[in-house]
Amino acid sequence: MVGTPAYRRIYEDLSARIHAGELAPNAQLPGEALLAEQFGVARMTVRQAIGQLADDALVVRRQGVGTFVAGDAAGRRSLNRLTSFTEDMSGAARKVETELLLRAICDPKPDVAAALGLTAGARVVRIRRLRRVAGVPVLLNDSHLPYGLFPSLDREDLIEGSLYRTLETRYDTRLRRADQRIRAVAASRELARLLDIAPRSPLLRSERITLSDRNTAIEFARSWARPDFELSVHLQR
Amino acid sequence: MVGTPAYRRIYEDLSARIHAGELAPNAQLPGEALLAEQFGVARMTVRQAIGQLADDALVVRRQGVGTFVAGDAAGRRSLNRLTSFTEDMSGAARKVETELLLRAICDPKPDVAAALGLTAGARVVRIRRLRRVAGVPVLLNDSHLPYGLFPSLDREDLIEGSLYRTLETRYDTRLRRADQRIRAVAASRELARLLDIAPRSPLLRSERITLSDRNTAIEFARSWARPDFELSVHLQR
DNA sequence: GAGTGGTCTAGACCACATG
DNA sequence: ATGTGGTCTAGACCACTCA
Repeated sequence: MVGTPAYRRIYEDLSARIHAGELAPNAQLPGEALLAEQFGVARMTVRQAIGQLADDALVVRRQGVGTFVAGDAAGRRSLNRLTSFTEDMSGAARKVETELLLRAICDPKPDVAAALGLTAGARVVRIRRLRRVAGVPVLLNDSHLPYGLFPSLDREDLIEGSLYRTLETRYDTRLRRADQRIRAVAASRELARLLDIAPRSPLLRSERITLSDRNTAIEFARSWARPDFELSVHLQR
Repeated sequence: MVGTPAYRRIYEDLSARIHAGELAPNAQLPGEALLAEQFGVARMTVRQAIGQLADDALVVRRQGVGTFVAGDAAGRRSLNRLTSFTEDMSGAARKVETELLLRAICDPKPDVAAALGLTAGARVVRIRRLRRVAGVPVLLNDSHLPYGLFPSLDREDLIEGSLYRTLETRYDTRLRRADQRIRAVAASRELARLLDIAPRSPLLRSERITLSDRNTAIEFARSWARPDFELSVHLQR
């Protein structure tokens, strides 16, 4: 044990082999007993790793038959995982760019303060970014973070444009989970201009509250995605 | 054991207690050791149940502290669970109605046939329904199912308007998982009329492929939701 | 019948938060 | 120091699929 649990290492290992193509779509994984032997752990530990791969829809389990790489697992990222936009887009050959539109300390609007559970008078760092993929603007992201938790975020550059990587690296803040609400809205003139589409075009709007390890709200983010941007969800049972 | 696994019964039990308000938001659950004793199972079995509640975002676990009912668990359903619209809306006091617009056997378009993995010439049962909540039309659903699997579905009425319940009850088909893709689109004239909104209003469009136990595609469904309809997702790690 | 995943046990030790 | 959840073991038996 080196800090990261065994099941996590196994998950990463298998996940990497799937994304690398070593385990091709529809290929059968080694049996759980064999994997347990190979990794030198108990079968329950292997099952914990494979269970997460199944949650991601990267593999499909069939009782009495085996576990198989999902048919569409090729370029796809894990579903229902809390990942940064940067991570989401990596693996694809497309180039991701981030344009920083705003970085400032603000007094939050009441809805933002409520979402973050801030006390009266607490301020937020607001970071507004436009994400481009292969030169096309696809997503406008407007994040609000408690200034008290990240007191120098307004003066630092983000690591490779990634807010989440910056939080983990510089503030030792491990992201744990997020609740996200999604709806369709019409593009305002400003959004239309930024995303290079016609005003009143349909957009996918998300509102996300991100929580840390310690279960404290770290970020409230609104984002708007171009109509050709798709969001995938995996549902079970 | 009576067919349903112990962890499932524990999951249902706790889930019901949360929805009934017996376990109020932010209340602490009994410790895992105590629950194991109460249910007469090993602690690992209790953990399996609680793990699913955490996936649902119905409870939050905090190491060293305890497990707590989510603050917003009140009227909310489990997130990321494959549930029917009918189930989603139950629990709320609002009345759900279903208007059957179309039920017919059709030759599927190529994209539908591909999504269902049908052989050439195979036909589908198409079921188009408008769902109303408290009298307001909120969702148009257009489902396609392999006619070969459900040969009498075009002649039978749905049980309480619920397709999923009908499949489970009359065809002994247990739904297992679904992959869903979501995007924003502009309302056509027909959709606008059905959903009682202005043409070109932004809509949330979902495309869902539902798979059974045996991992065969059971349904390809497109649905369009009014702009005030929100979709919630829970992301982890 | 052989092999697979699904469920379950009765322990153990660790990491963490709190009093 | 105590109690919590997090990880892990080394088995066991069951349910299922397929040859």
